[in-house]
Amino acid sequence: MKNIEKLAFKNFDVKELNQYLTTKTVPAKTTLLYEGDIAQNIYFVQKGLLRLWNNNDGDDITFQFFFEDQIVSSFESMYTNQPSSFSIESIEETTVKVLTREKMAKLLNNHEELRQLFTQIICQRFIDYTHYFLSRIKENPQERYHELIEKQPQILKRVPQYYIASYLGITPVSLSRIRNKKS
Amino acid sequence: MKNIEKLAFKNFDVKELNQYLTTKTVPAKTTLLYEGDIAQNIYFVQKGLLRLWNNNDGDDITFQFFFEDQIVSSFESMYTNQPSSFSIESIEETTVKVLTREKMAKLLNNHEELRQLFTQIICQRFIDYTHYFLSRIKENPQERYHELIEKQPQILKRVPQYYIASYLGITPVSLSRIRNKKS
DNA sequence: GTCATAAATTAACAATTGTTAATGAGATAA
DNA sequence: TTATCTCATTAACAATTGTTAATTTATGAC
Repeated sequence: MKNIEKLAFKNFDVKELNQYLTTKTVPAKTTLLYEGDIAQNIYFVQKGLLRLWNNNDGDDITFQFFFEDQIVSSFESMYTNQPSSFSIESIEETTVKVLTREKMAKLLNNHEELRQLFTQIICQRFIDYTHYFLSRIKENPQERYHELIEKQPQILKRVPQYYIASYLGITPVSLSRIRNKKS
Repeated sequence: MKNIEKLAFKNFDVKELNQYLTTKTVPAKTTLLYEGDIAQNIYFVQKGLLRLWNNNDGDDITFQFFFEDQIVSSFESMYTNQPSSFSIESIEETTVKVLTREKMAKLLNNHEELRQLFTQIICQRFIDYTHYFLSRIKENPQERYHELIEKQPQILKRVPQYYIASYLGITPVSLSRIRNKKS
């Protein structure tokens, strides 16, 4: 996802882009998009940490964490104009640049290469999710935890354990058992 | 998915489309796309039944069944030119119309509305998968089985039970237990 | 530093599903 | 018809994870 954002800026006049962006800082545990709402913004994380999650009868299912330099939105909601299946929420105090739906529409109208980029981002998101879901189905919680340690150690450092448990699809109790199991 | 295909044909000269399509009939249990290969074709199911599946250490994970009038491909593989995470295989003897990558490229080049359609199909596929995965995570096998009976009874009629089990993410033994549980 | 709150750990127990293996039922070919 | 093969069912047992609740540890406010 990072590469795509770089691509976005590379082919693009930064000054023009900045005209379209506003900056917003929110404290921890602030919701930027509520599940069920139609996404109105795309966010570029400048500083802080967000998570994308779905409410399952009061239990969280966390799908993704977003750190500095990542692009965040419910792209499918943005694209289809349908209610989002996910909420977006800050974990730490977070500063984002905001691109509204309307301004994005303008940008896309004027720039064929951005239209392609937008499609590409959605496709990439699709592929990321497919891999996430496949991993969730194919590997057991212990394997997924160890994979997380290897591949995304920054998550372990900055994300509370109960969110990590919800990302792994298990309860905090179960995660604690895995962590303290000597193998 | 059906609606999208109708849309495809609606805005489109059927005779022109037919120039691009060839017809192919394969017996049951024939693989049209192998996991790991790069998708070269899009298939339009005329008659029969296909499934999209992923190999998990010898165990099948079935993601989707495709009946008459549905469009089948590994769109993400097609789009990204990367190896497919899924195989496509016939369950019954199946007749498909085939659109090759090259011919599709031609079509897309000449028709802006088809480019949009292609993007739309990929996005719709994305959204379908998201719902499938969410259901798989949020509901237990029994709930998913009863949902299948309600929403897609045609699957129960034409698909062997062990594929249904693999679609529900459980073993055939477990599915049999669910089926015969009096509740 | 102390207190209050939130998060993580641990233990006991329940529930669900997987595994293995034996049996039964249905389809197909000789 | 019989033999064979595949698929579905059933049972016994194992393994994993969830649930609840008590306890410990960590964090943040004052």
